[in-house]
Amino acid sequence: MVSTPLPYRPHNHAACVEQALADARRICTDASARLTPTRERVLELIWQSHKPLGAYDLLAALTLDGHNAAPPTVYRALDFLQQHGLVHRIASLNAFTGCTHAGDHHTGFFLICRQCHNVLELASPDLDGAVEQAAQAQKFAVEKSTIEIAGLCPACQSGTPPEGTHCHE
Amino acid sequence: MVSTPLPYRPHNHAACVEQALADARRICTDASARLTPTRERVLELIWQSHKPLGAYDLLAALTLDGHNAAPPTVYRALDFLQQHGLVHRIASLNAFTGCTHAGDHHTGFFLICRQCHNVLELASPDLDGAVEQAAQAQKFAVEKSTIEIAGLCPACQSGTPPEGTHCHE
DNA sequence: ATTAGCGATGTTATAATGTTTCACTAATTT
DNA sequence: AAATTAGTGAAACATTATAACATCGCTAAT
Repeated sequence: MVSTPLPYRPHNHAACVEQALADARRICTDASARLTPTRERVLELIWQSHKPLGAYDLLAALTLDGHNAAPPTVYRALDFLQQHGLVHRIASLNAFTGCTHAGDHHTGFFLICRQCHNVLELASPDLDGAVEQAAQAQKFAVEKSTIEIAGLCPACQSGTPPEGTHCHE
Repeated sequence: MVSTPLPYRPHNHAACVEQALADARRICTDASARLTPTRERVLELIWQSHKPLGAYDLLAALTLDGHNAAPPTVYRALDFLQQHGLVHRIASLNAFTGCTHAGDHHTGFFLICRQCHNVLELASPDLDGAVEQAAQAQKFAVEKSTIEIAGLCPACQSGTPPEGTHCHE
């Protein structure tokens, strides 16, 4: 079983961002964590882009907002959002993406198109199991998994850049 | 099936480095690629450390050699070594480690101890299969996999830091 | 109400990592 | 030997991330 292929389908992105923010508010309330304006704005910016954003992209966006932000502002917000499972860091890109399974326990993994830079987060119990099994064979205690698969998404394989299939180029 | 648990066992590390270099020379010869002194030295430095080394660690080591090196020297050598499957980049650490399956076709994955920083490279057909299957379900063409598992190695779980079980702290 | 405590933020500076560019040299091919 | 190509040296620069310390604002307990 695998999650829904979000970025490859046209959809009402504004609604999907709003849904993500609503989920985040609920998750933070439940955890007695404070989703402050800066944190919420960073999460919103990340969700508005289907492509992973770098910390300095976020910083620039905050500056456009009129927010007089410095790097620590962004990194602190990102730390918070990561700790609460609301965003993932894509290590191979030095960039951040909204978690499409926020709230679930999961080890996300990512299909990253090297051409259009869209990222699809999947969750696969089979994959989790294979990782856990291989680790156990070494008596290794898994804490955190980073699984990043680079390649070509369906649209880019067919030569058609995925124009119009999502909200942001 | 899973590869041998290299860093967790005592062994003659000088010999294991020499073996890696010999393999590398053969692989490069077969590929008509030039394992120049700088490249070979970088590979040797990486192998001498069982822990992943950063580019600037390597740069410092080259400088100690008397080599008047700048960052591009190191990055170029690392690019070459990666292209020929002799080293892997661990994206979550911004560091590089010797490939223990050089020459094989494989998608390596890594167990990274957050305490002692040892890294164990494994190869698991089951895991490869699960990745490929999940990707195919999305019609995604996999080119490169980065699978990095952070946690605690057996020695660090037991409270015993892995002293003496390998050559380098 | 006052204030101690604490989480969050602002601010400045700096560290760590990675790239571009261009000039030059060594090796390989023709 | 000349032409071509791969590799290197060197300086500058770009990007990503953190350290350190001051301040603000809320809460909660006296």
